[in-house]
Amino acid sequence: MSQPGRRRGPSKGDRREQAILATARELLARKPLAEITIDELAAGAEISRSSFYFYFDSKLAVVVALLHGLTGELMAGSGPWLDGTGPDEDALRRSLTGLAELWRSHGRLLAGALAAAPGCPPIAAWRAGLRDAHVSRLAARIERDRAAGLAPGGPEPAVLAGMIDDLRTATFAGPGEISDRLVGDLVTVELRMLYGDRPEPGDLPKQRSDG
Amino acid sequence: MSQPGRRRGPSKGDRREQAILATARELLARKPLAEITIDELAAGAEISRSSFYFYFDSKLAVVVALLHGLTGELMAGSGPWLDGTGPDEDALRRSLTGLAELWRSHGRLLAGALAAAPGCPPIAAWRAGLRDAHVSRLAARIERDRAAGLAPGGPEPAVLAGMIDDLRTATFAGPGEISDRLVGDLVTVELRMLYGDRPEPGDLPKQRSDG
DNA sequence: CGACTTTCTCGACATACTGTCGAGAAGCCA
DNA sequence: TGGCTTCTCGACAGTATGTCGAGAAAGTCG
Repeated sequence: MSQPGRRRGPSKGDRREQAILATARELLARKPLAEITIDELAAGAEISRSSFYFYFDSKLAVVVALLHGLTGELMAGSGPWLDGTGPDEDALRRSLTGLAELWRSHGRLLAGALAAAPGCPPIAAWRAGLRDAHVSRLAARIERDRAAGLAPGGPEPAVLAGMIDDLRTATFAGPGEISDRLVGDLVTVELRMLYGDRPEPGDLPKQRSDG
Repeated sequence: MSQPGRRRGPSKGDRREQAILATARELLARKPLAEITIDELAAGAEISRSSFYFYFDSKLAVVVALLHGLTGELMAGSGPWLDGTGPDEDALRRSLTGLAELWRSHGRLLAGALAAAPGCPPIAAWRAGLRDAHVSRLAARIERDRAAGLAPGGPEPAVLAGMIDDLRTATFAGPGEISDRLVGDLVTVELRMLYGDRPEPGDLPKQRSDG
């Protein structure tokens, strides 16, 4: 569509295209997206810089291609949690563990994409689509749980779901290791956001009557 | 320090410097940081592009200056909440309302700074300092509340505090209005993160002590 | 094979923005 | 007037992006 020139067919050019993508993945393992230039991408694929433009419109177009390759993986593993009901801690943990794994391997790509999104409509659209998909399924789950009396009321389901998605992204995109411990903490916190309601004031253990 | 050339003294040059900062504020009200060039900044202050460099080392140096002017405001208003104890909803709401106001007026600056931080040590340092200040105070508060039996256990206080800070930032930096409703939702969610535990712990024997 | 089309390549070029340098103007004070 | 600091800007160099058109390579069909 947006790539002019290329036609269908497995050919030499296809290998070049793959080489560019492979080079991008390779470089992203070593340094942030912003520090990668088209020269490097072209050099890695053993073509000239101008030839690069035959395959991709820009550096960001390469990112979009890599991102689309990740979409499936980003969705995977969360089904049991998103389609379930109630505070199913194990399902949530499994979902988050898979997501954490993905961030561990592709953190630079995802972080770079997130940073570039505001100025790059295709990336913004990809991100929005992914977020919406997650938010709408999670919001539906919240509604179900609330209707069943399993979860307390609160923010609009879609808003709460959005906050959870944002928290995940911020946590995984942050600096520092993505430890199993951190994933466990995220499980705890998300469950509180969804199910935890403050006990009634009278139920609070009153150590002090200060208020 | 990092600005060579300028010396102390209120002078014509100082007015230029202010004009550059004013122009930056003005432009940021209209478009994102990434779309602002040094040419525009210089033109707004009625000097040539080269003259700009007499006052600031780069566009990001201007951002840093604007940011430092905001530091106080970013801290202000959260004292009662951070230094208090227990689920003081009103104090939290007041703190968040102030923060929301700031994001409403300076959203582009803050969002731009956040996006530029990974590649700009001074901005990263500013952000880290601000975050640490908030996190350490909030973590201390969490410890106090836990010790007093007012809050349930969970993640390390500093981790939980970090998540709360991240959630705020993500929520305010996101697209869309920062409505009072949204602020209210954030109050609800933060309180749950801190104080909300699932009401009936024994009701859900999902977790085995299997190890 | 040879003519023809599609796929692919690259050098040359145009553009945008950043940052440096040094000559010198402008402002200030004695 | 001279002498100092502050300030200004044109000219230059560097780095990156993206375009264009000539033409080489590869595939196809007579």
